[in-house]
Amino acid sequence: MPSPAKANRGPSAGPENRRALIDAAREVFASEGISAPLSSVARKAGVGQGSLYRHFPDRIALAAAVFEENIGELEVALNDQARTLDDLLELVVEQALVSTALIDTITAHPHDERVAHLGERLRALVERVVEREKSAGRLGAHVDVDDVVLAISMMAGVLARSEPGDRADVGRRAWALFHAAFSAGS
Amino acid sequence: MPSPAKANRGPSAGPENRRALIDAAREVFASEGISAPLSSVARKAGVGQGSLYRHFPDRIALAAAVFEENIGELEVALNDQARTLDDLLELVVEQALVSTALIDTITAHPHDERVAHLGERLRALVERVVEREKSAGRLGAHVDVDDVVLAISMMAGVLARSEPGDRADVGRRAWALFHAAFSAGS
DNA sequence: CGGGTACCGGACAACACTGTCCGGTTGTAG
DNA sequence: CTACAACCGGACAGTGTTGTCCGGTACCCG
Repeated sequence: MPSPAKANRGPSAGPENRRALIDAAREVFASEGISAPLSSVARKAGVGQGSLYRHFPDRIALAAAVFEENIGELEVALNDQARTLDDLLELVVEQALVSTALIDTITAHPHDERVAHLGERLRALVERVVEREKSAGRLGAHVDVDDVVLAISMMAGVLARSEPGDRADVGRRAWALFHAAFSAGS
Repeated sequence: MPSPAKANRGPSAGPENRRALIDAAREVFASEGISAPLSSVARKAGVGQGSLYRHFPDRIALAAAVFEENIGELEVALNDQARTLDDLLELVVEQALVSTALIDTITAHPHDERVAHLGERLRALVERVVEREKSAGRLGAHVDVDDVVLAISMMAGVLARSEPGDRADVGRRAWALFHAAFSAGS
């Protein structure tokens, strides 16, 4: 008896495993970073290694699925006209590790289609918010979207490297710095 | 004949191996980051694994030695009264991976004496430059040293994650951002 | 009710890195 | 010249991760 096996649902299994894997990956990546062992993702999902690799051939595939969802939620949240740049930053701070992971993955595999378009979506998202802030007069017309993206990237990075307890403080400090930069003459 | 062995110099060997290891580590860490396999450091140094671990019981010990030298050079370079904050930043850009490694190591092992005092030296160094810039009127009196350190940390991080070809560009952009921040009202 | 199919889970082989251990070599001292 | 001691290099065992492979199981269809 090599293994008893406990729950196979046959061909009609559907995408349940996929969902469980993505949910588990979101948690694991958010708490341990993008380099966390995939085996621990499978374990947390209550799924075998085989299923993990069947659904997601490699780490990037899994990460892309996670990012896809994250960005989707970000887009929904920021479609609300009342959301400001500060809200965006707040979301980034919350998801520091995942944000950094996304940026890292994009820069590490700039030619991988699965991930490249996510970068564009992210940029478009930032652009929308920036435009809104400009219209509202809360941001000078001289501010460049790419600078904001860079600022977010730097912030996410430093937050990811901070001790969790310091995150809030470091985030506030960094954001104040950028706030000053974006308010300045140029 | 398990191994021919080629060059043992006996008890009078002296610190040559240590030097070779540090030099190799500087190169390897600078090009592959702090997580590079120690075995490749030994190989590059032309030294056995045994010698590596005899001189440096663990990765931190080796890294600390490397940082020690790096900071020493930084101190020498910046003692020159003519050096500005821009010079400091330029040095950081050049040593992006090592700078990030230092910061990462300090935050990852804040209680390890071998590394903690390096953080203080670094901060003192920045403080000296900042004071000088303030006296020269090139920096507003309101600028906080810790903000500058944070800026350096963020810059080093984003540079480390950039593709080598983009480093110069990203560095310039980031520095412009911080420059604006430090010139701004607060 | 029996066969087929699609999918599942976990064992496992391959691989990479760390840190230890030991036989070997060289310089020195008697 | 011989004995000793310090130090060296690399083999190796231990450990953790990736990605594959295969026997097993549940659902569907005839």
